[in-house]
Amino acid sequence: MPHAPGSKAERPTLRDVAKRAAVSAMTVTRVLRDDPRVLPGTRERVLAAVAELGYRPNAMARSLRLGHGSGLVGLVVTNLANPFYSRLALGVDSVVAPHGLKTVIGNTRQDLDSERELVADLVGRRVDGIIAVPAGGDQRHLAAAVAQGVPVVCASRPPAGFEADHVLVDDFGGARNATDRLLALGHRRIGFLGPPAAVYTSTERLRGHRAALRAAGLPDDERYVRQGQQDIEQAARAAGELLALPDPPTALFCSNNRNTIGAFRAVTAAGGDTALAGFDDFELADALGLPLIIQAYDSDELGREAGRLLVDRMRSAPGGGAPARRTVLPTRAVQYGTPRPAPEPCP
Amino acid sequence: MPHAPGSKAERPTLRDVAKRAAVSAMTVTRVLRDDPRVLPGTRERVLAAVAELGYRPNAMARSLRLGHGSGLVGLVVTNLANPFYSRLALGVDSVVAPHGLKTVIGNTRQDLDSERELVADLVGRRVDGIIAVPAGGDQRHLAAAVAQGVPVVCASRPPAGFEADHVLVDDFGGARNATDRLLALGHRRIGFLGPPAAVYTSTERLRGHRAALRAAGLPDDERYVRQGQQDIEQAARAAGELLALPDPPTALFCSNNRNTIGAFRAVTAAGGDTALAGFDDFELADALGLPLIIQAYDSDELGREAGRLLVDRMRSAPGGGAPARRTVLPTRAVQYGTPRPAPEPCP
DNA sequence: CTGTTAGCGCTTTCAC
DNA sequence: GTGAAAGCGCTAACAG
Repeated sequence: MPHAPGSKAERPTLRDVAKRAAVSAMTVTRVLRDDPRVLPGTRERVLAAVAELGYRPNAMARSLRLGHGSGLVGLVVTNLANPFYSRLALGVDSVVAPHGLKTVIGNTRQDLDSERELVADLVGRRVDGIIAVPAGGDQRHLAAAVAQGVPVVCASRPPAGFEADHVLVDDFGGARNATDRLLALGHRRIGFLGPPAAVYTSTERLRGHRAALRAAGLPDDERYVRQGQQDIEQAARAAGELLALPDPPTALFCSNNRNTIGAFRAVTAAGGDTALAGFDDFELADALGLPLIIQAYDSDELGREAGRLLVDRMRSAPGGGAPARRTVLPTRAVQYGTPRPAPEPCP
Repeated sequence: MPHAPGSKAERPTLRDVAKRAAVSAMTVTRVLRDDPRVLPGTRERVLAAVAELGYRPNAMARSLRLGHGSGLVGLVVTNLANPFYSRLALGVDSVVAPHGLKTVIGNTRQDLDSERELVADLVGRRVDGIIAVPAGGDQRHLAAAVAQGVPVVCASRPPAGFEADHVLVDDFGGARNATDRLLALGHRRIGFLGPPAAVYTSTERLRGHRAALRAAGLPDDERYVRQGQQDIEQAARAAGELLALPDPPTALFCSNNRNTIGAFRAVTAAGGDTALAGFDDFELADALGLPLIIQAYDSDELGREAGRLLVDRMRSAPGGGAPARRTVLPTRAVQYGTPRPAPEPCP
């Protein structure tokens, strides 16, 4: 069915359908909403008109009239290129889609201004809820969204300065466990690599790491801690620096997969036998030909749980009734390859 | 529904702001749209009221009144968990976001029904455009969207049965080049692994592979072709089958990264020295300790270009003026490790 | 400079 | 069983 060029390219409206079926707009609505009290004959005619015109109800107009949201869920993440976040997105979508909700992605590139703008835009679009991985400590824009009545769920990092449902990973416990495993292998000088301290997960994981060291009666040597690496190159450089210390660590604990991969590169390049442990599993981690202790967790599930919390919240009192809920996902340790013990077992 | 006294959960509207600032609704609009002809004093009052109420204009109502779309771009992909698609999504978003457009993701899980439903939903939401990686040969739902006046851009696969802008990768050329490289190493029995034949890219790449074989005067042995593998496990199994043939291939060409990784697993497990070539680059491809020829291309750029085509199209005649455009992205060959020549150079 | 009127596409309410 | 009127929140087009 070709369109006559130059004719009105306007999309058909309810009225167009009504006119074509020789009924009123109301009747068309009724047919579309499966109202039982329409004569079969009328229904037929209406459906025929709908098909002929290729009519699609305007969801915006409908939402406006009905007074509810747009049927959208805003997803605010820092970097969709990281498989971690795309998994999260997928998890969210898999839960909210069955409820007729679509997911709008917002990539903030770790930029707080972008995040603010994005959240304001989402609120303006009347999203039914927001799932966010807050980039920084300043979350007033999220607090504002909550104040405006938009349900917010924080994923991977907790809300700061306001109440909201959130899903976290057991960052502290997982990190402590990873470092404990290195300690059990006899390592006594263990380096730490991670993204900037402003990133909640990194700080928590560093806390866990330090707790393990302290429990083992080891000093907390600042020289072995490198925070701030956002990508693989930076991580490799930082790891290289640690390995070049006069008294280099015999093992490294990396608080996210970017840093683990960077450390892997540095260790490989140095040709040494530094042991590696990391947080976040990643594809091909088992194929690197280097032993690796990984604290893994299900990032899909992180998204799904965030989606569940959001849907629950949307359904309950819009006035923000129930108290905020928190879910903490466990991690599990995975050992790839044969563990590397410390080079010289302490006497 | 009892109305809670004092705590009206309703979001403030333009009128609320107007009332509070003691002006008319129109004036508030003008202030918000930066109309120069409002008295500074009035503007102040209005802005104050806006701030006090935390007012956010309702984008849906605005779009409805203005008669234009929702400011959304629909992105239809088969599997966001594949880094390829998340990169694509990121590329799209990076281009459309600066135009004030948000990206709505639609994950179809390779299901044609989901795709149909999704596209219909997006059209109903009055998205300003759709970027799709069509799952199958039946694309009538996309054709319908185009007929309704929604600009559609196909990414990675061409439109079938209708006209639309699209961005492709040089599947044929890249595949032929990869197989040529294996041939140059002396390989004469080369296996092919890929996703189902219904996937356009796979079929094109198989064509390229066969063209290279034919040009080298080699037979096109069906036993060496395995199509249908969607994930790494299936690919590993298929690769294992090829390697177990009485006269096994000495090299494998894999038409996407899932199959390359699967083949890598199988070759490693078999302990043989089968040579590998693949389409699509992937993280850590260089760290597998196995030589690998990869036809790489920029999946971000694929998304960006799709975004550009879409934005261009949206700006030009809404009546579908200009003829459909096509962009083909080049691939480049990357060699990881030292090439593996064929075991016994033909005499 | 500011206000009034009308209506985007849809649906609720109340007639017929 | 069906229709007419009114209005969701916003803004173009005209007053004033």
